[in-house]
Amino acid sequence: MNIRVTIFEDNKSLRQGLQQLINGSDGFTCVGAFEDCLDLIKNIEDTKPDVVLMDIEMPGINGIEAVGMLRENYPELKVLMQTIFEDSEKIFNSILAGASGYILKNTSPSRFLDFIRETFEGGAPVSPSVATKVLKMVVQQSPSSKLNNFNLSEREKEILSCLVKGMSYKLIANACFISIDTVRGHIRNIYEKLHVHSKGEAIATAIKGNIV
Amino acid sequence: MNIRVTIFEDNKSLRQGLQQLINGSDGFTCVGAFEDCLDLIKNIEDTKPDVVLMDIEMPGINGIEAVGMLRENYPELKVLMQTIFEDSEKIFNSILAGASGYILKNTSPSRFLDFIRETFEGGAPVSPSVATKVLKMVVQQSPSSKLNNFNLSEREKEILSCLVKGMSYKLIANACFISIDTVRGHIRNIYEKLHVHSKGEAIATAIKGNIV
DNA sequence: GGAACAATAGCATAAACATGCTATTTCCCG
DNA sequence: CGGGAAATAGCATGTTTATGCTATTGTTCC
Repeated sequence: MNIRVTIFEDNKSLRQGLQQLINGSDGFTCVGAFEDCLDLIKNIEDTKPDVVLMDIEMPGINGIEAVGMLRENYPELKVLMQTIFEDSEKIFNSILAGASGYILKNTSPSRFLDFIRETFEGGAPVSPSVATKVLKMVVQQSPSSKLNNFNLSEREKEILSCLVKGMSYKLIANACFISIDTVRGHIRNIYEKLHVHSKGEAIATAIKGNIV
Repeated sequence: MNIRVTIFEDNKSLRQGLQQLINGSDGFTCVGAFEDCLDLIKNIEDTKPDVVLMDIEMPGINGIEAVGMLRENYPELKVLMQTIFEDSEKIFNSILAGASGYILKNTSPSRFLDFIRETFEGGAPVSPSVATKVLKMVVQQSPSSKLNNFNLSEREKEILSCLVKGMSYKLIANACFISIDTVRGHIRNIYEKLHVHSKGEAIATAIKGNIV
């Protein structure tokens, strides 16, 4: 059974080239090739593809908007984004919009078919240079940016976690087997180290600073 | 000029197989193959590789610890992680530790050499099935995961943001040009919608649920 | 052996908060 | 036009929190 591919690509020669490549390869059929996404849903209904090959830079509805629309209507449909730019923002937005993979247009034909197959099989083909940017995003967004230690002692971190869970002084005292006045004492010190003056601020600082 | 590759892999036959594959291919030289990372730094000093191929599962020092050590001492060195598992946590930790790429051991020999070359060229080869997990991480960590609306009205969200900033009722009343009793009223409703009973819980829920 | 600090504990008081109830205005929907 | 939701406002009361001060014990470090 061939993998059914529908192409959205505004550049005519590229579009025809891709179509020929796909149709000329065992295991693949190009069931549609369109120059814009104006009739996106209708085109998909008509061609019923397994994998959509979506150019990002297109007049009218761009590829990122299009993948969002597809994701809403066909949650399971695979969409492989294709672009000439390694633009972090576009990559990021494509991923958020629900793209299955993201490859560059300078990909060789044989790798290209591999990518389509991998997309069909549920993988997420990502060009290595694109992956570099994606990995950086992960690192940046990750909690490992926890250079904020605030010099809290172990006990203080424990108390702070309790605060974050929404516990009252009384509950914390019970949970930690100490008196409520000791809880007060610890929280006093925590406030000083965190430079805050209320439970709310402490919790916000704790969560945002990844202390807990 | 050949790409110099050093291998760390505890499985003897796999290690020798990789070594043969690399040495038998144009453009590549395996300058070292070790079964553990006990002499990691010395091994690197001795072999001066362009790309390190690092197994994740190893006795003694594991691959993730090793890549962290390499990253500290040789920030520019490329390290390609190799594993049999598609374990999200391992992938994530490897990326954070500074791995250049992450591929599975079931990779075909020809793709394998491509991956090493791409790593050398500064790309980040990631196996498609691994990339699927990485992309999910990006989506999850991104602020757009705010599917948790809790049905808060605009005004309520506004008040909640103030709470998260650590403001008191009095301050909020001033900032929003309403009376403190109205603030109370809103917060009352917010608590109900969020199913919480204190400022602290509300703040924690708000931040963790990406409401603000 | 003493300084420094973490953890423990207590007391007092003012401020902030949680929650009970009620009430008016505005705006949108059927 | 009536019903309902949202925003506004008020009041009362009990609970929780913030912060002032002090003090004991056990560790660690020089």
